[in-house]
Amino acid sequence: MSKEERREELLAAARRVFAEKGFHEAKVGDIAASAGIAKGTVYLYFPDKRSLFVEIIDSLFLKFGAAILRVDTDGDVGAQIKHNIRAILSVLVDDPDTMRMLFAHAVGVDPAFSAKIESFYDGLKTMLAESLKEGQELGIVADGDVRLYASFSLGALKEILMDVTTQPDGGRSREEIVDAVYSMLQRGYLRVGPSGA
Amino acid sequence: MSKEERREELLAAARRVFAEKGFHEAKVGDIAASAGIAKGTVYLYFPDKRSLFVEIIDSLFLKFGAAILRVDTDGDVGAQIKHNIRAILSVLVDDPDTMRMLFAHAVGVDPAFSAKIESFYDGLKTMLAESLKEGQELGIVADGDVRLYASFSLGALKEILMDVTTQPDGGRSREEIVDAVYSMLQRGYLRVGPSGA
Amino acid sequence: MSKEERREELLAAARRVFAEKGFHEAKVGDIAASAGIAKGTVYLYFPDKRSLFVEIIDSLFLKFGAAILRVDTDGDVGAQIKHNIRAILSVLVDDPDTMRMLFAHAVGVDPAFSAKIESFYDGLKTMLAESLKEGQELGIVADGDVRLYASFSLGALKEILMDVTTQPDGGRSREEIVDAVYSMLQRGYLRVGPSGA
Amino acid sequence: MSKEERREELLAAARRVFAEKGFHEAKVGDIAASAGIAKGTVYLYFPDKRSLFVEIIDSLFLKFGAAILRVDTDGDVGAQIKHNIRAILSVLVDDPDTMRMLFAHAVGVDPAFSAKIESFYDGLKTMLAESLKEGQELGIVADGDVRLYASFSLGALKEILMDVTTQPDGGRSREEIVDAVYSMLQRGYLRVGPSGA
DNA sequence: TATGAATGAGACTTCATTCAT
DNA sequence: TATGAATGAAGTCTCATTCAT
Repeated sequence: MSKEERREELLAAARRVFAEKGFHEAKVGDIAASAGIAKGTVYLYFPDKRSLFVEIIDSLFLKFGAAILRVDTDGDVGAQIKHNIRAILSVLVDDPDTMRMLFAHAVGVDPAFSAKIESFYDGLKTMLAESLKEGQELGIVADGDVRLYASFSLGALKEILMDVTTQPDGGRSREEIVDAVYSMLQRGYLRVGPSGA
Repeated sequence: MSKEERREELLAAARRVFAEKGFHEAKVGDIAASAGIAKGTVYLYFPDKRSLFVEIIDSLFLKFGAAILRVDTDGDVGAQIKHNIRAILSVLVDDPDTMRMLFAHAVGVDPAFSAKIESFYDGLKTMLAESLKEGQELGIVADGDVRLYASFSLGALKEILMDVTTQPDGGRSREEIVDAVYSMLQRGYLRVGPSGA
Repeated sequence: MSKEERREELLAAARRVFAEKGFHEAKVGDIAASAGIAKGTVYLYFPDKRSLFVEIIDSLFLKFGAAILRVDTDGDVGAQIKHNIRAILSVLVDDPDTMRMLFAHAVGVDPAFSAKIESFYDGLKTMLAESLKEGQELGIVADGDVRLYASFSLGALKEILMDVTTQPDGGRSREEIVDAVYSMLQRGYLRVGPSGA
Repeated sequence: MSKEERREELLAAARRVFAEKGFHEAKVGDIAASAGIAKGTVYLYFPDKRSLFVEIIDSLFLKFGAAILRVDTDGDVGAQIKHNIRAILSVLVDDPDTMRMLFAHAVGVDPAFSAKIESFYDGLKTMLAESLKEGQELGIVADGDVRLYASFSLGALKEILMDVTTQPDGGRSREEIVDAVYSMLQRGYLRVGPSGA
């Protein structure tokens, strides 16, 4: 096995163990065992336990960055939004362990670490909010607090993704999910009257 | 200070410290110091550190249970839904430390613990999905996967609540939030055409 | 046993173990065992192993500083020099473990540490050289490189002290040693002709 | 490079690294890197790290043995003593790394090792003491404890040598040092009265 | 009941040494 | 012979929990 392969194997093992146990309960020995190597060998590839964790999260961030396209309002906006929803789903379906790590265990590792992840989400939210702002000017997004819309969308997506990864083949096809999410953003699902407002 | 008061004081201190540092970084000594007592004294009120954490989460669950009313479709459904959104917000605004604990640090403590929290969310989702199912039969909820709608709603709510607790007086009034959430459930926010479907 | 006593007991144990094994071979567990306490208890009194070492050395430095008197050339210089030789001997005879630590094991612990000790000796040497310089001006010290004289004296003293501590009651009375050292500084011991110069 | 050359190269590298870092801080990898070979290769030439250290010290001992001449009292004693002082200086000036190793880091490696070095110094001291004893009988060494004289001389020499190696070209010529040491042994440097005795 | 000193299991990490290539 | 990846024993330090006062 080449050095690079062993490194990848180790990252994969770390993903599995972190996903299952969280950062603190995952012992370096567990990761080594899961990769089929000795404890000390881990330190030939990574300087410490934390750096394994960081690298996994970072590479997911990169994948997201590459997968999500900026919406061009001259084209078919709906199709582009659907594309992005689909892209995010794909990244996660390819890598459910990392997904679980990120959603279930990433926060609370240590203050600096939480800050890193929170700033990632903040960045996402800001980006999304800006897009929505543009959308409002173009009349394709409803009036209202775009920041709130962004939180709303991000939270919804996170939760659904958690579902997807927990039950990897839970019956719902990927396209069904994309459609449902899109439709919800577009029309909500409550069919009751305004009730005040 | 009576035994019961001291116990409450201790729980409050634990909430503060857990919210700030997460379970693992919160040391028993920190909690004791924050409560103004000696470390050993903690063990006169709680058998171990974990039980402090569990009791805090449990009591939040109870509060939620008490605050959320089952929707009666004979009455004004929209108003009742808004009431529930408002109720959830209130519980959290009253107790932002616990909220942060739950959202930011609760998962990943240990497998058994994660399971407990996940089952709570699952319970919530199931309840919500059932309500939505009824709603579909009554024609007040759009067709589609109710489980997905439930995840969607729960995730959105979690994220927004996180925002609210992070910036307790971030300019948005509680009623504005309630209205925005309700409106989103009702009409979405995208004002673009169907795009496929 | 009071907290302060326990601390002293721990320092004494550390002195014993460091003197016997040197810094690296002395395990924290050895020191704890020698003090009759558990390993973890050490860390209630000292932040780490190194700080134990440092404190022992530092306190010896202080003792030296207090014991050695500046020579006043108006008085009986010889008596004062003898007093200082005697004072140094006394400090070490009182605390032979520290002495062994300092001479046998102190250097090489780590770069920063070696530097500290070397600077101590340097300080001593400089002080001594300055005194000797004054002495030359007063005609009570032979012409020549005072820095060399200082090294000479310090080295000789170190070696003799090592002897003394290794064989605590090796037959030589303290006063005999004082006299011998003094006489050597005063007259050398070779009774052969100049041989060149 | 022949086997023997590589072995020498390795010893030289070890000297450099040991001198700089001391035994414990010198990692086998550092030595290998300094010799420009792989870590595993070290073990083809030496059974373990300690044996490298031991061999370096041993070979210095041999050099000393070869360089120092037994004093023949029929000849010019002063000249012979000067010759020996000069010889010792030369060995060290030729090999300052080993010198630093010996004085600064050698002791404290482990009990067995310290014992070895101490016994070397003991041997030196005994040899020197015997010579001085003879000298007393011949009237060329002052009365008094010859063992003490030996310690005195050895310690002084060590300290001065340390100085010399620390500041390789610190301004003092080798011959100046030889003269100064000799003169100190012969006449001391204090020019004050007996003060007791 | 309250204290806080003491405990000791267990984690991470280092590095001399081994061994397959 | 040379390599350098792999090993695993062992060390330092942390901290939840216990216990004598």
